[in-house]
Amino acid sequence: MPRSFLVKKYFSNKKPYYKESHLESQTAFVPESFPRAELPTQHSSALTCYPTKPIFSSLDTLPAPLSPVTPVSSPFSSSGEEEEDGGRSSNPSSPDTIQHTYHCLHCSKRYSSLSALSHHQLSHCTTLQQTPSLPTEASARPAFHCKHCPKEYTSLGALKMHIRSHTLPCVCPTCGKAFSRPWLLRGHIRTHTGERPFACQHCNRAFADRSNLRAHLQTHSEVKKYQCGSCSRTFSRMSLLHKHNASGCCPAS
DNA sequence: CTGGGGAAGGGGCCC
DNA sequence: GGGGCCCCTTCCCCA
Repeated sequence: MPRSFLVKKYFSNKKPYYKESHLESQTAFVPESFPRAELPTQHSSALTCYPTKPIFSSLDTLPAPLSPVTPVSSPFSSSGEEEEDGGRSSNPSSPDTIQHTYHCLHCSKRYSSLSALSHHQLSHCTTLQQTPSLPTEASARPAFHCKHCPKEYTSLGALKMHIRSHTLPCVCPTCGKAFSRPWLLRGHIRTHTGERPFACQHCNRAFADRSNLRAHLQTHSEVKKYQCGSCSRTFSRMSLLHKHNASGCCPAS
């Protein structure tokens, strides 16, 4: 079953590309084999971006980054577009190679900065993907199609946001893992720093993620949030309820 | 096998 | 319109 109810349902027959196992299968995810980024060539325009502002105060406590990262010109806000495997997952551009030119995959134009290329490539996406399905019939709303998957959106903003899940422009400076949004990267970096800002008031546990704290709080509750419709048993997580149902407690449901 | 923790994903909302 | 944050959800792993 695909993670979540989102885009990847179209690929339910295979592992989602962003799965960590998939990422690790490509990179081993160990410092020695840390995926040095590729040159942004025509075959692999690994578009990556690094924080241009110190959003992670805890970065100062990072245990010796694997390599010093020179921030490139593209901030998080620069939602780029690239080839399918380009900057995806943990195969980002090497910070050591950022001085190279960036090629557009669609028209072979060259750009000296990542942000410029990202901006340019996005124009390809919006024009190429929107035009074929402009409303000509009953539909009064334009459809913005993602070129990477069958997903479509009714607004360009939504499409741009979605495209980030393909381009993964936010790269961890410590391990090189790529994420679609800055706050995802922020949460990931906590796995490096050990920062756990969300503390449980009932015990001494702390969590790096608020949602995980919320799930944990359920364990302190006698009556859990998720209840089986048949046996009235409650569970702290929906996934546990689903497991419970799948195990046969509620064959009718 | 079950429950819980950790990590990560996207949509929605607000500024 | 874009960015940040919140929320919900899922999957993997481990005890």
